[in-house]
Amino acid sequence: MSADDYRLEEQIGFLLRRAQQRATAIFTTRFAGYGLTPTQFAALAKIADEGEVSQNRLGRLTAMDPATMKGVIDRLSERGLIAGRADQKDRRRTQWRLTDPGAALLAAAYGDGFAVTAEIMDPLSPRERATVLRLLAKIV
Amino acid sequence: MSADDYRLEEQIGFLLRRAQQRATAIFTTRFAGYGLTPTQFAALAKIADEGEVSQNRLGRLTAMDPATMKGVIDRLSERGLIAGRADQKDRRRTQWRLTDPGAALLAAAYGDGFAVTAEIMDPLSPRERATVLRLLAKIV
DNA sequence: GAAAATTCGTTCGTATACAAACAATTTCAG
DNA sequence: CTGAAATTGTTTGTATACGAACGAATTTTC
Repeated sequence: MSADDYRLEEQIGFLLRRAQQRATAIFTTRFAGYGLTPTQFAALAKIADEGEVSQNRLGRLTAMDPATMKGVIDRLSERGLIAGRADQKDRRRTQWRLTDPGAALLAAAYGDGFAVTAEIMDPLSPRERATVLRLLAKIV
Repeated sequence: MSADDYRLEEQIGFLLRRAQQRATAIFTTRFAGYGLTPTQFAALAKIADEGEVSQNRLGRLTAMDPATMKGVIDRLSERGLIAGRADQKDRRRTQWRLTDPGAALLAAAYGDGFAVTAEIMDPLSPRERATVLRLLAKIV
C-alpha cells in the first residue's frame, strides 16, 4: 500500500470524527434552550440513574477521564443542577446527586434526547440503525 | 418514551463519542514517534493530495472549521512541516504546501496510517468493515 | 460601476479530551 | 500490623472544536 492509496475519506477514524461532528451539531441545535452540552446531558442522565455517584465513577459511566469530568461537574454544580456531599466512609470521595432544578431540567430534556438520536439516524433504515449500533458497540 | 427508557449506552451519539475516543487512542499510540495528531496527519495528507491549498479550503477537505484550522496550520508551520505563501490573485488567501521535511515525515507515516485503521477495525469481520464504512458515510 | 453579499482568515471565549504529575486516602499483601 | 499498591480527585499544559464577531478582499447583483 503506497501513499497514493491513502484516501482520508475512507478511513474509519476520519468518518468517526465527521459523524461525531454531525451528531454534536444536531444535539447543540436541539438543546440550545437547555444550555446543555452532550457530555453534560450524559452526566445528568447517569447521575439520575445512579441516584448518588462519585466523580470518578461517573467518569467511568460516561466515558470521561477524571480531568474532563472535573470540568463538567464544576459547570453543572455552578449552575445548581447537581450538588455534592463529602462521603463519610471514604474521605477522598465526593458523592453527587441531582438538585430539584437539575431533575426538572433533565425530565424536560429527555424527549429531546430521543429526538437527537432519531435525527442522527434519520438517513438510515430501521435495519441499518440496528446494524450501526451493533457494529459501533463492537468497535468501542 | 419516558426517562426510564433512556439508555445512554444505546444512543448513537454516545457510541460515536466512545468509538472516536478509542480511534484517537490507537492513533496516538501508533503515531507517538511522529508527534502528529489525527487532525495534523489529515491536514498533511490533504495538502499532499492537493499540492497547494488555501487554509479555508483545507479546512473543508479535512472537516475543520476556520478557527480550528488556524491552530493546526500554525503548529505544522512552526514545526517546519508546511510552508505558506501569499496568493497573488486573491490577497486574502495563503497557499500552503508541504516542505521537504513535511513530505518526508508524511511518507514515513503513511504505513502507520493504514495500521491505525486496521487496528480500529480489528474487532470486525471484513464484511462488517465494509458495512460500518457505508453506514457511517450515510450518517455524515 | 456601485451597493450588497460572500469569502478569507483572525481573535476571543467556552467546552471537551487527555497525558502527566501530584497529595491524600484507602486497600492489599505478607 | 505495616509498607506497597491502588484509588480519588486536582492541577497544568497541549490540542481539538466551534459560535460569534470582525476587517479586508473579492464576487455578485442590479
